[in-house]
Formats: sequence, structure tokens, C-alpha cells
Amino acid sequence: MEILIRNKVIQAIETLYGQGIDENQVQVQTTRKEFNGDKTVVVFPLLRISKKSAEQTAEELGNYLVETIEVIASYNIVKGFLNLVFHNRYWVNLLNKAISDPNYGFKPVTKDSEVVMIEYSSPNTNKPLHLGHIRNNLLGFSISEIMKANGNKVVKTNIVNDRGIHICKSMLAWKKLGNGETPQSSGKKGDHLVGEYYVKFDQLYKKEITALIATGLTEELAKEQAPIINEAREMLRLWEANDPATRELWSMMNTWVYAGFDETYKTLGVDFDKIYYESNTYTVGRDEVLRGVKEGIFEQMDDTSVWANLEGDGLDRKILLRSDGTSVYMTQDIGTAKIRYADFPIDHMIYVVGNEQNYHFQVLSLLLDKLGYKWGKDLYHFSYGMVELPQGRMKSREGTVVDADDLVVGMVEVARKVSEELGKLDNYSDQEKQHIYEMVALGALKYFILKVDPKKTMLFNPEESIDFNGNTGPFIQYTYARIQSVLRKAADAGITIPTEVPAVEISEKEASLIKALTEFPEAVQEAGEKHSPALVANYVYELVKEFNQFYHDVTIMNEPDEEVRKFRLLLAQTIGKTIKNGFSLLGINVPERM
RNA sequence: GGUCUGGUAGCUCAGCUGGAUAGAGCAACAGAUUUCUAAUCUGUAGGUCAUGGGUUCGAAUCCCAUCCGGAUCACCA
Repeated sequence: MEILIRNKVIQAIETLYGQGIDENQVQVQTTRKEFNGDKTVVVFPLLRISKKSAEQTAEELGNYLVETIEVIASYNIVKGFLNLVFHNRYWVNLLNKAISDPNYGFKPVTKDSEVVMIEYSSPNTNKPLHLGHIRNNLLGFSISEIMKANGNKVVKTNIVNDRGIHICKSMLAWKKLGNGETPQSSGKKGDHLVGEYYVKFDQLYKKEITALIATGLTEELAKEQAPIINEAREMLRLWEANDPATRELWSMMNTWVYAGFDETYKTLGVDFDKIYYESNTYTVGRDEVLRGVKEGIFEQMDDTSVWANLEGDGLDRKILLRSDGTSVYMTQDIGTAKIRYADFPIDHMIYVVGNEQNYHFQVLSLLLDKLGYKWGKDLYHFSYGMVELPQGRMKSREGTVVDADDLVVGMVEVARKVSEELGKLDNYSDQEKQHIYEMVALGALKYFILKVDPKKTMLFNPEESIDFNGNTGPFIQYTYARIQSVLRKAADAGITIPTEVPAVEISEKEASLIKALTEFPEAVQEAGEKHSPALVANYVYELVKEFNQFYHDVTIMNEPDEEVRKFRLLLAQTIGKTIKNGFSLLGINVPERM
């Protein structure tokens, strides 16, 4: 529609003033709520051409547009703004489209759709998931749904960092202090158990460092020479050399961790189509790097370490293989990328990884490009901001980490309390109630995180952050539940809701609700283009706020006019559907009652 | 120090491809329920859009400088 208006304005300028203009000189925008109209043409930029006053130009333009565009009923002018008012039937047509399409706003995925692979989550197997991972998982899942809704084939993938010195630290501490403790014997969740030993390692390590410093060593040397860190390094060497005992311990502890992760993923409602493990990909990366050396892309030093020189690209030198021949993070990502492109016909690759890795992905992109992968330079790093606590960053060493599982449990508890106070679910079974508490708690958490622009650092205050009133997930879920309640009442009364808008007078409130509704497809598209679930969240919030006003001001079931009543039911039903679809893009479920 | 990134109400955030009087929620205060779920709705109050300059008919938005914060620049991942 905007395009049509823009083209007509260009035509009008030509006809009226005999001058051609560039299309980006014509500004068409949605009319602000406080003014009367649907679309607005900004006439200021055109004054130079018309050589007339703003009012006069707008008037001439307005007349032209009313005559040439059928759906425009009238216009009004405020200062230099030409507000165009559409016929109601324009909105009714759009609403009918929204009604008839169960996947309104979503583009279909066909066999010709592009394949988008999205990597997210990517945990280390030495400690449990925390709040930062939650943001990653929620963003990753949501952007996957959004890409799907924009007509892409999506492959969700997870690369598990299951090898490296950090894993050896947990293993070593467990070996020294564990006394054979297992998740079964202790009743602890596997990832938490392993995480505890990671912390224990760090405590031992610190003690040794302190002791060494007391003997006169510098801190740097002490860190280097502490016996326990050397033991861990030795363990890594044994691991890479396929030492059976080390491998067995490693795979046992990893199994514990995976069981724990799976539980957390299930709670969060995220999943993956394909999981990669770095223990399987890092050797491929090493081979690629060595190929690079052979082809003169990288340089090998006298101590056999391999480096990429990126000074020509404005970056630094980057190590790719250590002098002992082992891989670094970058090497692994090269290997993983190669395997993935062999496994899937990927058109676009999206990495959901925190913004602390911006440099890493800049380098990765360049390296892949240098190695001859044509997709290297257009990989997309979905870079999101950190989650901070009121005290600042989360630090596991200082115990300020917010554990993912604990957080969810706490929120379900709050949801239960709120719900019990309200007492609306009193005659439901415990199982049904629990189901709703979990839905609401997760709705609150997910919405809280996803409504913020992903690029921005966000603040999370465990005491105050998660609310159930106002601009929150539960607020939106509540509205959905309310709509369903009305629809149930209608069904009980034997009313059949029509499948097309009946011929009724549409009030202003209803019209603005319809307008809000019809912006959904645009919101979905923009969220895809800008990689931002926040745009969906904010859209749904606006829609719901609009509906709640309508709901408050206008009666649905008690409306005397049968056709109007049916129209409102139909409208409410369609809003409900859109809330549900919109929230599905955020991975948030909506309850039938709450 | 180099590079990247941010600074909008007491707090958490929208708005940023330049447009009309800078918006929400929370917190504060005042109201609304004989009527479809009050986890709702209405209102009051709260702003030097970090600061200074520039471009423009018009700047929170674009450009430059300064101040303040964060990330990153590892033979950690």
C-alpha cells in the first residue's frame, strides 16, 4: 500500500508540477494515533518542487490521490502532513484475509526455500547452564522460529564444547576428591555435579598458587607451575592420545552432563535438529589449518605453532595451532564449519553467540574466506549482549551466577503463589494447575528476556525483574485466556462464529484494533530481516494493549445486535489466534485459562 | 592504547532507514468491578534524549569532538 501511494505521489508531482522526483524523496508513513488518518504523506520535501505553501501542496496532492486511489476516502492536512483516510472496506478486506489464513503472517516453506542453519546454545560440558545461556537459548530458538515464519528451511544446531582443558579440570578434581560420586549416588543433576568439581578444581588451584607465591614466585610463574594445572594439561594430552582410562572417565562424566542439559532444554522448550561435538570436529579443523600452511595461507613458526596473519585486513595475528600441535577454539570452529557445509546444503549460516565473541567471528569469517569457502564472508554472527546483575557481570568464581534450573524453579513457585491468591484455578486438578504455573512462569521469563533488543546488554535483577503485571508475558497470556473464556461462553450459548466479517458498522475502537492486527505480517518480516525477536514481542504487546482497551470499553456477549456480537467474537477470535502465533515465534505457550 | 559497542523518566526498556506534542511497564499517587477473567482498565506526576558543535525546512535519530560505561585485542574456550 505504501508503495502504491508513493508511486501515485510521484505521478502526481509529475502531473501537477511537471517534474520527476526520486522515490526516496517521497515519505509515506503510518499515521500517528493522535491524528485522523491511515497513511501520511510528508510534503515538506516536495515544497521545493511545488514552489507553493505546504498547505496548498498537500491539498493538491490530496485531491489527486483521492481521485486516483480507490481505497482513499478522504484526506486532511495538519501542518505539512497529508493524512489519508481509507475506506472501511480496505480494512475489512485485510481482516478477512487474516481470518481465513490459519498461518496469517507466516510465509510458507517450500522445497525451493533457502536453508538457514542456526547454531545456538553451544554449552561447555564442565558446568551447568546459567542465565547467560538462557538468553542464548531463547534467542536461538526464537530466531529459528522467526526464520521459519519468513519462509526458510531451518536447521537448528548445537555445537557442544566437550573437550579441552576445562573438562579436564572437572575430571581431575572428581578423580582426586570424588570418591566415586555419581548423579545416582548423590541425587544431584549431572551437570550440577560436574560443575561442583569444576569449582573444586579452582579452589585447589588457587591454594597452590598462593602457596607458591609465598615461596617467592611471581603470580604469573605460580599460575604456570602449580602442580594441579600441569596434571590437567597432562590429562588433556592423554585424552588427545586416546588414553583408554582418560577417555572412559571423560565419556562417563559427559554422559552425566548431557542428561542434565537435556532436562534443562526440555524445561526451556528448546531443541535441535543436529548436534555436533567438538571432540569430533577439531581434528578436521587441524587438517584444514595444515592445508592452509601447505598452500601458504598460514605461517608455521620454528616452534611448529601455526599463525594466521590478518594484519592486511586490519586485524592482528591469530594462533591456530599451539606449539604442542593441539587445537584452539578457532581451529575447532573451522572444522565444524567444514563438516556442516558437507552435511547440509546451507544457504545462510547464523551463529547465535554473545558479543564478547565479535572479534572471533570477524576472524573466523576471514579465515574461512582465505581457505576458499565462498560462504565464509557472509556468515552471520547473531551477536547479543550480556546479561548483567545489579552487582555487575556474573562471575562463577564469585558465586554470582544465576543457575538456569534454579531460576525456573523459583519462577514457577512465584507463579503458583500469584495464581493461588487469585484463586481462579481452584477447581482444576493439581496436574492441570502445575502445567499452567509452568507455562506462566516460562512465559514471564522468556518474554522478559526476548522483549529487549538482543544487541543490548540487559540487566536482570533476581528480586525485582520478573513481574506478572504490565508489559510481561503473563499479561499477554492472560489476555489470550480471557479471549478463550469469551469464546467458550459463546459456544455454550450456541453461537456459531462466522468465517467472514458480517456487514456491520465498525466503530473507531474496532477499526484501530483491526489496523493493529493487520500489521502482524510486517512485524514478522521485519523481525526476520533485523534478526530481532524483540520486534515480535513489542508488536504483540501493542496488539494486546489495544485489545484490552477494547475489551474494557465494549461488551461482546451482551451486545444486543446479533451481527455486531458475531463480528466482535470473530475479531476477538482472530486476535487470539494472532497472539498465539506471535508468541509461538518467541517459544511461549498460551493457556486456555489462568 | 587500537577496534567494536552503549548512554532516553527514580528503575527496566521502546522509539534510531531524520518528521507532528519523545512513549510503555514498574515504583508513587488518585480512581473504575450488580455486566464477557481486576494477572485488567482510566487518570495524575515524572525528561537538558550524557555534553558541546555541525548538516537540515525539521535531529533522540545522521556527522564530528568531548565525558562516562561495557566488550575485545591470549599457545583459555
